[in-house]
Amino acid sequence: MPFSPKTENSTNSVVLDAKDLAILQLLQDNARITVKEISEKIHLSTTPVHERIKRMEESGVIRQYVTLLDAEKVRKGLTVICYVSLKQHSKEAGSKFIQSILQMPEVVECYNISGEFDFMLKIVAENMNSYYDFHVNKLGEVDNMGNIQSVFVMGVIKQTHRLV
Amino acid sequence: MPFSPKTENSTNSVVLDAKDLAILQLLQDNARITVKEISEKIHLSTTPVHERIKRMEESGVIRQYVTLLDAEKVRKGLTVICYVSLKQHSKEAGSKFIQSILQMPEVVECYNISGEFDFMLKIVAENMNSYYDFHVNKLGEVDNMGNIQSVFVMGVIKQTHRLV
DNA sequence: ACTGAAAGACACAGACT
DNA sequence: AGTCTGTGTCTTTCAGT
Repeated sequence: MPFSPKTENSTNSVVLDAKDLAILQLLQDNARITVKEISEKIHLSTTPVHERIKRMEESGVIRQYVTLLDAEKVRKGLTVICYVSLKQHSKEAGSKFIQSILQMPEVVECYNISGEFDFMLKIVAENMNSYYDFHVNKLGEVDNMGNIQSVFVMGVIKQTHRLV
Repeated sequence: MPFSPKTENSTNSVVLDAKDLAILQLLQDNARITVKEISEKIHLSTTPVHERIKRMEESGVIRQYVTLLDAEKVRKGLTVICYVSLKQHSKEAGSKFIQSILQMPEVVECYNISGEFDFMLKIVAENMNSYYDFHVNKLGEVDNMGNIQSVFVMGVIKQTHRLV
């Protein structure tokens, strides 16, 4: 053996074999699939499947089992991508901005990005009126807020969570 | 909405009472929560909880139960937001572009957007080298491709799927 | 719509190869 | 690392309120 395959930093990489990947692929598409069903599909008994899932949960490869809702049907049919820049870029100013964002249920995603803006936000709202209200009265009122630019999502072409 | 695959002809609004919402809130955070556990938390027996979940699955309010993986740990640590515009904007040209995008596992999200670009894509890759390869050899080679602009995600501030 | 009970299916642990 | 087997728990259905 030229080198040991298990010398990686434990927090950033985990060794996954073909069976682990097969399990993950099934789980990604259906978090409620039974261990029994997985074991039949990958031709194993339930015990090793169960153990592998437990191991991947504990190592953090499996982050969370979530339920996705239909945005339209729960009255969140409008998605807006929002770019914001801050006036001040100190560590403290950034932290305060992040705290505000974390408390806003309309903001479903927020990334620190490269380029002329500091953050990219994904906002969900019921309609244009409620988004406008959010934009002006909540986002626009955040301390230290610089420029805000909105891009409206007109159609969803693809949306997946499959990473492997 | 020239490229938006509007397929649903069913009702866009579904009546949900407080108990339905309570169930959805628990399921959104944990798709593997048991019916028994939900029934205890909202002070109901298992039967009505089970029936309500079934009803919301059938009406499409509940879209999918998915498992989220740790991107770093499955070697997909780089996220890039990518804006593309097409040279031609005919229906056929748009459809061909969409078909290409749907077949690329690196593209995890794609939206038709307002503004100077036509689409926004979210790309996951192992590192900058593999992203560069994707950008040049796959995305750049798509038929009818106009401008491409990449914005790199430097940090994840917030990521949730809670719509209600 | 809900409760309670009951059958069948499943998760999970143990003994073993 | 895997199979098999058993026990306790859960899902799911049904009768009754």
